[in-house]
Amino acid sequence: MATPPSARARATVNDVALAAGVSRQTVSNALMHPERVRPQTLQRVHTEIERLGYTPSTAASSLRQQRAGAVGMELTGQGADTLSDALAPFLVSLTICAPRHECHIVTFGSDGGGPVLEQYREMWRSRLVDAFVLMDTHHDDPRPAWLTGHGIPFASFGRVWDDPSFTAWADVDGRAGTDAAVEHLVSRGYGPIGFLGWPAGSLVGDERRQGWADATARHDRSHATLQATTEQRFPDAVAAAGPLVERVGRGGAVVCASDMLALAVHEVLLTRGMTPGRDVGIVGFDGSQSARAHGLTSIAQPYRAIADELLTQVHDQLTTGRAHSTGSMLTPTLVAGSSSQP
Amino acid sequence: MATPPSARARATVNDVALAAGVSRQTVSNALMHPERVRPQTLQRVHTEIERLGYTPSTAASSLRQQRAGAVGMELTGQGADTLSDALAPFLVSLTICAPRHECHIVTFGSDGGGPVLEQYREMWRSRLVDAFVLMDTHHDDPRPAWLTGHGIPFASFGRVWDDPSFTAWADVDGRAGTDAAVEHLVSRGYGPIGFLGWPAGSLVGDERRQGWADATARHDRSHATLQATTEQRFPDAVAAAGPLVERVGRGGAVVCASDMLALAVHEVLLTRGMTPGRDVGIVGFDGSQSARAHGLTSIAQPYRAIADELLTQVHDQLTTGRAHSTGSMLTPTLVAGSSSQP
DNA sequence: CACTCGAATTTGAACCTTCAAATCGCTAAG
DNA sequence: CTTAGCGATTTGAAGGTTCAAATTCGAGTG
Repeated sequence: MATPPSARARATVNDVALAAGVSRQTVSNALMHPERVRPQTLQRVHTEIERLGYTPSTAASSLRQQRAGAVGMELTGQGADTLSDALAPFLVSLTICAPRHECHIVTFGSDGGGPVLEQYREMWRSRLVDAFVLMDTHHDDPRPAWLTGHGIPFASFGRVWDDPSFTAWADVDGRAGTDAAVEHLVSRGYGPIGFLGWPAGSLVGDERRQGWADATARHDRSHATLQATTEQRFPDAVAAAGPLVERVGRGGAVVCASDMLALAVHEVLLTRGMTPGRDVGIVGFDGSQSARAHGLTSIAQPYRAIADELLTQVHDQLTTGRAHSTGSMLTPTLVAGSSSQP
Repeated sequence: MATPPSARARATVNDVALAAGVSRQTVSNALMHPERVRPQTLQRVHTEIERLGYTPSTAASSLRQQRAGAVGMELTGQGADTLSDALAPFLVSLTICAPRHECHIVTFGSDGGGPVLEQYREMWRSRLVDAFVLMDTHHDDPRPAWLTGHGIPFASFGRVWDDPSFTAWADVDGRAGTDAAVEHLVSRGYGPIGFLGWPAGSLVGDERRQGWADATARHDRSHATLQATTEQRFPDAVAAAGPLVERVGRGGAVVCASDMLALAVHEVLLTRGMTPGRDVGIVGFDGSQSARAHGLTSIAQPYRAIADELLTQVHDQLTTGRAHSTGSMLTPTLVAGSSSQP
C-alpha cells in the first residue's frame, strides 16, 4: 500500500470553519454534539459541510479519541476449504449491523492455521480494532482465555463452554429449534419423527437432540430407535440416514442437527424413489442457502439479531469496562419448504 | 463504540526511543527503513521494542502518511439470502493475502439494496479505505463508472464488460475451464458430453459454453442437441437437466456452467436410480463447498491467485497513480471427485 | 590541519481531529 | 449599575507517527 494518488487536498474542519465563519471546534460539535450548537449556526455549518463535501478523517479522529471504531473478525480456513456455512451470512449481518454501533468490521486471519493468537495480538496492539467477535469457539479453544487474560474486549457467537463465567455471548437456542421442528411436523400430520444428529459429547448437538427428545416425549412419540448419529461429513451422513429413513418409514419424518445432515436424508430419499415432504418429512437446522435451494424446511439462525447483540455487548464492554451480566439466548425460526409438505 | 477501557498507557515510539537511547525517528526508521540504521543500533532498538511490546499506532501512522492501508469490500445480500457462493472463499482469500500487500480488508454494505454508491463515497471520503475491490459486477453496474469518475482506485473480480478500456481486473478463464472439463471427461472414457448452461446473453455463461463447444468440436463430438439452458434456480435447473440427461444417456456426461446446475444433474440422476460418475459423468464449475461435499468434480476458481492479483493491482494504482495496462486472466483447475469416476 | 563528503542520527513540523478549559455575549438578579 | 450565571463559541493542547531538513560524527583528502 502506498500513498493514494488523488490525495488532492481534501476539505478539513478548518476549511469548513473558515467557510462558515466559525471555529473548527464548532464544526466538530455540529457533527458530534449538535445540541451544543445554536440551530442557526448548525444550519450554516451543515450547508458548508455539504458544499465542500467534508467528511472527518477517520485516522485523525481515531488518534484523538484513542479508539479505532472497529471490530475484528477472524476468518480461517485453509484456502477456501473448511468454511463454515454460517460464515458468510453471519459476516454480512455483522457488517450491516456495524454502522448502527458506530463501527466497522475488519477481517483478518492466517493461512496454515498458524499462530492465531499472534494475529489477535497484532490487531489489538496496533489498535486497528477495539474488540473482537469470535465464532466457532470449540472445546479447548485458546482464544477466549487468552483474550480475557489480556483484558481485550470480545464477544462470542456461541457459548464459551469452557468458561461458564463468561457472559459476553449470543447463541441460538438449539433445543427450542428442534422442539419447534417437531411441533411443525406433528401439525403437518407426520407419524414417527426421527432424529439424525452428531455423536453425543458435542454440546450444540446434544442440545438440539434434547429439543427433539422433549417434544416427541410430549407427544408420546418417543422412540430411542428413531435416532441415529453420524459425523458431519456427507458420505457418513448418507450412510447413517439410510437405516433411519427405513425405520421412520413412509409418512414419518426426520429432524436433523444440521442442514448437511438434512441434505443427506434428502439424497437417501431420492435414491429410493421417494419424494421429500410427500413421503418422508425433513427438517434441517441452520437455514443455509443450500437447504433453501433444495426446498428443505430448516430452522434458521437469526444471524441479524445475533450480530446486533454481539456488537451491543462489545460496545457495552468498551463503554463500561465490564462485561454483560448474562449471555443472550436467541430463538431460531422455522422456515418451511417443500420438504415438510405432505 | 466508546473509549476502550484498558487504554492503559501503551508504549509509544518515545518510550522505545528513551529506553534504547535513541531518538523517536530512529525507532521509526528501524521499523520502516532498517537500512538507514546502523546494525548495532537496530539490534538495540529491536530489543527494546520487544521488551516494551511496542507496535506502532495504526491511527497515528495513517494520519501522518495520509493513507488508511485498507481496502474496502462490499458485502451485499438482503439479510442472509442471495449470497454468492463465491463470497466466503473469495473474502477469506482476500483477507489472507492482504498482509502481504501491507493492508487489511474492511467490509461494508447496506441492507435493502439502498444507496450503494453513497456507502462507497463515505468510506472513501473518510479515508477509511484507500481503494476498493469489486465482485459480481453486472451489466449496467453503476459502480465502475462512478468510481472511475471520482478517481477512486479499485480492482474488479470479473471483467467490467461495460467498459472494455478498464483494465484493473482479474478473472477466470471460463473457456479454458470447460475445455479442461471436456478433456477430462473424454480421457475418462465418457461418450456424449452435454452442456447445461444459462441462456445466451450472459457473458460469463457464453464463455463457459464456448469452451465446451470448442473442446467437443475438437473431438468430433459436437452436437447442438446436447445443450440445455436454464436460469440459475434449482427447481428450474432440475427441470432442464432431466431431458438433457435423457439425451446424453448412460455412459455420457454433462458439463455445467455452475455447481448449482451440476447439483441439479446430480439430483436428476439419483431420482432415476442412476449413480453419478458410474452411469453419467458430471463436472460442475466454481469448486464450491457443496459440490465437494457431494463428491462432484468441479472446475475450481483460483480464489487465492485472484485475490493476490487484485491487491497487487490496487497497490500499483496507489503507487503509480495509473492502472495496469492489462487485466489478468487466470486459469481454473479441475478438481476431480466421484462424479467423473466411471 | 582544515575541509569535504557521506552515513547515522536528531530536530522541527505537520497530519486532522476532539477534549478540556477559557472566553464571549447576554439576561436576570442583587 | 454591577455581577453572577448560563449558553454558545473559541483557544490551547494533545494524540503518535513519519516526512523533510538540519545536525553530528568520522573517515578520507589535499
